[in-house]
Amino acid sequence: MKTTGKVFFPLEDLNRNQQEAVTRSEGPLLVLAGAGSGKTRVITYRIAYLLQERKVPPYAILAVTFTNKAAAAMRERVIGLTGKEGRAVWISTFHSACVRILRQHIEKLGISRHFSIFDDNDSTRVIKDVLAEMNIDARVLPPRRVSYLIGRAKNALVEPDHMAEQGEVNRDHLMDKIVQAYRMYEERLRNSQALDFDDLLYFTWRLFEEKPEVLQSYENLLHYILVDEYQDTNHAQYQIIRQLSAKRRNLCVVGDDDQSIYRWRGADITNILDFEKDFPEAQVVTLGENYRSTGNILSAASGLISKNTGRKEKQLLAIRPDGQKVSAYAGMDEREEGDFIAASILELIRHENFTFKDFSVFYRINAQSRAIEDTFLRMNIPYTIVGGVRFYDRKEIRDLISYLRLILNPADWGSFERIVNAPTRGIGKTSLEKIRKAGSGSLSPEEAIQAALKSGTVKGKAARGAGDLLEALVMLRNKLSIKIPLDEFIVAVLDETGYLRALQAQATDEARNRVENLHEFLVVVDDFMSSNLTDQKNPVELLASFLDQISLVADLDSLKDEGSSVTLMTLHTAKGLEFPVVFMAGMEEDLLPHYRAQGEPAEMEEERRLCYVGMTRAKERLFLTMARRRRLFGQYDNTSPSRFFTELPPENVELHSDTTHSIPGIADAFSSIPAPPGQKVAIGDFTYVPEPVEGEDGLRPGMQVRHPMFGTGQVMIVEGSGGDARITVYFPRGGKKKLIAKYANLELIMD
DNA sequence: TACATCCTTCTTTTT
DNA sequence: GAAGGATGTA
Repeated sequence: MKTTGKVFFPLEDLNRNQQEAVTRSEGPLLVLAGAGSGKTRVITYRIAYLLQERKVPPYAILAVTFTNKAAAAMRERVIGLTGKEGRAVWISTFHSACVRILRQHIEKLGISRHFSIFDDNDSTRVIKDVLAEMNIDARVLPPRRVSYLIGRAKNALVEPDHMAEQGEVNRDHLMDKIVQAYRMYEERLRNSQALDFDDLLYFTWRLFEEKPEVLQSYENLLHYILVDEYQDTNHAQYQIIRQLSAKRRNLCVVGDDDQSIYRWRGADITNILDFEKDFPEAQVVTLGENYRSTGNILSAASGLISKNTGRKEKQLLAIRPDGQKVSAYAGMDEREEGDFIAASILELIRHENFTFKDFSVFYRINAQSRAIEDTFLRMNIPYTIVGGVRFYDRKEIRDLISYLRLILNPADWGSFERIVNAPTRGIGKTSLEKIRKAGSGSLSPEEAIQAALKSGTVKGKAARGAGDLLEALVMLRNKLSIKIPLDEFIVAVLDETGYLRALQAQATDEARNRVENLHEFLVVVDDFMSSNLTDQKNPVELLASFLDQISLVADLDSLKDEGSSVTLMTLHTAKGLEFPVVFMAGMEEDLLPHYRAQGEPAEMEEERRLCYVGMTRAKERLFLTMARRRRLFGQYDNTSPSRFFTELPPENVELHSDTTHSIPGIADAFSSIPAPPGQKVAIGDFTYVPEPVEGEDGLRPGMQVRHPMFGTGQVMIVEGSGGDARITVYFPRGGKKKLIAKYANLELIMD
């Protein structure tokens, strides 16, 4: 691709509307990009177009997304289109962009530029603390609720003093308490020189509000702003975008109101619905052609979403042929549901040209993954879970991160309280309370320790432990002031604090596992070092940006394209992705839609959008599955089919032939009544074996065998090989049996 | 103060 | 059916 002549730019790759979205570079532009309409392509082409055709310098462009993965993908594609020029474009998540701005300017607001970033876990801890201090019973006012309300206020840019004016809180008889908790929470954060996630947005907005010269410097720099997933922006994000684009007004927002699924986190769907009101001169381009899904899948999804009222009326046009109908399946319980999903995957791999990485299973809540995992483990189906218990949430990782944060930000009480007795130093609840008192709410933790030691309130074992900790921290800060590689430094932290030694001394499986996780953390460090020009920054800055990076990772960011395995994730995580085959598990009332949405029309619409997002991820095949009873909280409850089943256009959906139960509103495509459960070997009810068992007469999953006592059956699992192999066989007359090959006396039935 | 054991609550969804 | 908190014991 060379820049000669006029028409070098590959506009011919795009349809007419896409071209318009790419080339209308000046003024506000709303791109309504339906599911699968080539949104990412439009955004990347638009950036490339600005650079190459409009000769916009790369540093004058800011593109914001919601996840690091989306940002990375965008950057990669822009670089692919434009070469190294694209590298200098500022492509980032909202939160990372704000951190970058704040690290540079926040001292103007009187907050240290080495501020810690508190994640939800840290914030909740502080809130619990505050509520305890206020003598409020957690049952009267649960910390989670307070945390939710504070977050909501911050997202709406509402300070404690004005919180009472917010409708919902106003009606709450505990309002005074909530407002007071908000104030105290803020006080604690400021005291710790810490910002929570919502603060990152809030303080950026405030910075721009209160320091116009800072805003101006960004306005002068950023001539073109692009926002992806605009339907999920909250009020704070919206205001920041407004501030930045007010002067140049070259703001392009891309999104789809039907895919707004973060209302609970403050996302304000009116941002996208009212864009034309906010920017009266805005142009609107609609991308209405779906290139991703087959006709049946798209029609089914469109039929569902048309039941929503608060949306822009639109119809997506299927470019692809009809394909197969959407399959609905109902099993007896979540185990049968999992078996069906596994069997279907193996079946599709055998008969059609799919591989494991073509499949994804979506569910509403993380707890659903266990049942599916169980089946996959049993059937040897390789899988990757995105999300769930996060690596960075493990105790040992959090402890280590707390040490690192405390080293950078000595005021960080949150981190201090986490590690003060990890490893155990004889500083229990009582001693910690004394140290806190000594700090009297204004000293740093280390100053407080010194005060407590001096006054003799802390003595004996606790005093020695506290002294050791002080010494280790001072020593580590010294180390960091000389030029030390980051990984070496982190090893030094584990060593000087005695953390690693204490774990090793425990010599339990759990402790060994924790040590292993710490090693894995060092791999993350190494990755970071090799992806950054390490020697350009001093160790302090490097550690700081490393911590920034890992505190802002999303679950989705861990998803790699490499390897071949089925992907398991929540519906929320699935936004923005696509897979040839999609299973949506747990299509039941109170799960999807979730029970918290019952009786809340706005929430119910969001559940419907969530279902829509899931369905529109599928390219070739879509399976909607449910279980008639499901174990939640360890006990079985009967379920009823999701209302969304009845909202699907009947002509695009059919009941799967393997279903063991019927679903109201879903037509049975097969006249025969399915065999009662337990009477038949489910289709594909065998297991995947990565390496076929060697040997001519080796038993393999799927083979028919005869047993002297149980009769004929089908081999499901083969573990090991030769005579010692342990095999699991399903006998219609005897059920599942585990046998040792050489004793079982099995006769192979050739077909 | 540390550790074990019991109990309770909890499950949406996440930058 | 786990994780965090409360309670009990050394």
